Amino acid sequence: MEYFWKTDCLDLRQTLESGQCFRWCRQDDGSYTGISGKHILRVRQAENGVWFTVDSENEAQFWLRYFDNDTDYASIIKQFSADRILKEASEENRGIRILRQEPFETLISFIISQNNNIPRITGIIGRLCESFGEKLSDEYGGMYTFPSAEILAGLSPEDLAPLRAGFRVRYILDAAQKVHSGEVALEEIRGMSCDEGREYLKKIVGVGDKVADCVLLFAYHKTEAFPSDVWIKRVVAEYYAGGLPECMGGYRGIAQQYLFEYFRKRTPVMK
DNA sequence: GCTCAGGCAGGCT
DNA sequence: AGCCTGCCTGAG
Repeated sequence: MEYFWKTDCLDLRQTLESGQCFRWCRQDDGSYTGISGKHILRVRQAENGVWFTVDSENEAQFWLRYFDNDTDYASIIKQFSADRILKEASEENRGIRILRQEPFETLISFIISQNNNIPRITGIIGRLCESFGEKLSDEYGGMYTFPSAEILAGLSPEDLAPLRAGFRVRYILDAAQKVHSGEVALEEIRGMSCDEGREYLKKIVGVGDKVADCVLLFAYHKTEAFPSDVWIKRVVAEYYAGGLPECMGGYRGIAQQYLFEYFRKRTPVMK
């Protein structure tokens, strides 16, 4: 069935190609296909919203939550207009949303992202899913689930060698083992503050401030998390050396996404 | 050959 | 607490 979601703050390209998710594929007709958990979606952009191709009303509800239907982006963007640069960055990228992704997938994905570039990250994650995930469908060239912590925890570095993830392999295995054993209980993070969650995630080898903040923001929707990567560090050093503007409030993470896109777009050497 | 990619660990002061 | 340096891998 087709389900129409009316929203003026979702641009699929801006959101799905922003580097917060790695499992969406742009089709020739401009639609996107993707998977989260065992849910598969085809979605296409319309003038004032998006069309979901789903099996049931329940599936539509799942995806509404994934795309963060409950957050009022228009009013956040209005709030951001008190800062000149942030105003321009958020208006230009007003179609970006912070997705609510599955925590384990997000954790492993951002461990893989370190000292790496987006095409390679996408490739490694794709091979990980095709090798160790569950094949759900042959549609769209085959859709595979993200492998569970249990499956990954039972693997050796040699098993993961074909991924070509390099030095990150031992981090992936450490994360899978700690999640599987319960030493890191991902669901408990929902009830934690940002600082608590960050320290908790850093028990995993290969997780530092940046990766932890990405997981807090992109999986748990903790919008106070402010992933500080090399790009944002430059932006902060140049424009916000005296501190982040007041108007960011508890939405620093959303501001970060707008600023990241804004400045990345303006930097010539980027693929 | 070289550098760089949305960092981090480990060792040093 | 803050500074180095090396790191798998592949593209430019």
